[in-house]
Amino acid sequence: MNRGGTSGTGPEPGVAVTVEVVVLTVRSGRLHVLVTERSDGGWSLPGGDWFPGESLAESAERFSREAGVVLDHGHVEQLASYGEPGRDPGRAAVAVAHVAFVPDPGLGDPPVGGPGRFWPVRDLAEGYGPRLALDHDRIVDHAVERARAKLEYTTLATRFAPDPFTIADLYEVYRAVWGTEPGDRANFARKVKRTEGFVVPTESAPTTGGRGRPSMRYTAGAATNLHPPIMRPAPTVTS
Amino acid sequence: MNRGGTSGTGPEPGVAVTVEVVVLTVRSGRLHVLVTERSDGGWSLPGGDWFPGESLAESAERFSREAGVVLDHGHVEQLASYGEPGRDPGRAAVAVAHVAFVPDPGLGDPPVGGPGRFWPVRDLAEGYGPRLALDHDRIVDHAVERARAKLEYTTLATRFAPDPFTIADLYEVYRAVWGTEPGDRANFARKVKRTEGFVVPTESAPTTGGRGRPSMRYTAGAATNLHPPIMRPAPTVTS
DNA sequence: TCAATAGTGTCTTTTAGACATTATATG
DNA sequence: CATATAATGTCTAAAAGACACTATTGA
Repeated sequence: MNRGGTSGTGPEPGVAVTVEVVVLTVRSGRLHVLVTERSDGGWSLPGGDWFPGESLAESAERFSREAGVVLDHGHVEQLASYGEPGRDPGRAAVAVAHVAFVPDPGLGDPPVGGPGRFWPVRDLAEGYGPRLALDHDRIVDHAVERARAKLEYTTLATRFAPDPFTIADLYEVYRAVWGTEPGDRANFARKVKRTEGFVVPTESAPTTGGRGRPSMRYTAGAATNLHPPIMRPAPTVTS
Repeated sequence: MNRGGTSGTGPEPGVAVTVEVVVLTVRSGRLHVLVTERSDGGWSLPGGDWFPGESLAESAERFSREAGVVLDHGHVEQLASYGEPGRDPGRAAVAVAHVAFVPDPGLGDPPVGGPGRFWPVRDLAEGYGPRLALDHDRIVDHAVERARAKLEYTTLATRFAPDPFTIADLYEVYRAVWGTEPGDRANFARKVKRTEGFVVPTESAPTTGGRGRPSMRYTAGAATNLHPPIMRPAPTVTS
């Protein structure tokens, strides 16, 4: 076995390490993913060659920032690495993919202030939108599934929501990410408020913009995990 | 942004990609991890430089096999990649770590038929055992946490168990991996048997070796996810 | 006033948890 | 027989889910 280091046969020549990031947000009730246009006109996830001086997470944040989205108010975690032979024609490349949850930065519908664009995940999957490079479609699929699972047993849904948010905002996040109704709204609200540390009420008056009774505003609590989880409706059987 | 490929500035020189694998098993009611002795006398996780001709998972299986454990009857999944600057002195190296669940291959207490040894995870953590190279202690920590979480919402506990197994065997797996009692044995058995596709009874007569009523034997069912999950006792608060 | 949204109350069903009881083996 | 282990039954408490009701705004 060759453990490398400064001795041994040394590292394989020509192995590249890239970092990609799947930046997800909820806009207009639909899950969106950040895609960016490359210099050659193609589209891809934000990403590129890793610089060994930075950590992998820092690299993901850098590429997201270059595309126009700062991850300061969001959440970044590593997703998976991809090294199938032939996944990048012309070189041996391992892609370390990340996934990030951010609140909608706004700024109109397409633009985000950089070369990146938020695109509805469903449209991309159905072919309405740019075709992504390499295996980036598959990476997006994995990221979405990760997000769906994370919303079940963590409080990370708050990372998609605006800073003071309403229970209805949270409900919309779950609905957009899961692609299905997270059950009865009343029961949902009760579950959220019963889970200690999930949300904390703000002092600010329950302002309102539209119709109906004004809603209370909350901010994210200190809890990171949900005990018990908020499970999405079972996919028919246990499968 | 540099997406690399055959054009552009090309990959950074001197970037190494290694693959590591945390092979876990349950032996004598305790969670064990496979460690292997290197040529220089140090100990580490099975792993080494990645060969671009193979997939990352294949590489993990190869390194496990070289250490003495074939993963055919187990489960392998990717854990995470590690690229902190300075994690490998002398070179920039990204480690793609994997975690595997295997039934106890037996063959006595230490040996497994190769340079590898199964070591109790708790002993390693408390300093009773070899010191592992680089950041491998942290990788083991992450792998154990992954295993604990996976047992909650997947059927992968069966991958730790012998081929026909008893409900008591499964209970022991949960107890060893979680490091705590998974609740009442009777309720545990009911939960396992109610979850469709988790376990299927075997035709074979319920043979017995020791005292007491002989137990029924089961094999792994087709289900991969548990709906609802089998949750471990909450860590005090929701935190 | 009505319509729309937010929030609360309550009832039923399901599940989890504690614990007793029965079944079947060995010594 | 006593004892050990497996398996089942039962009761209670907690949670989930369905759904009615009240509260508060804008039109």
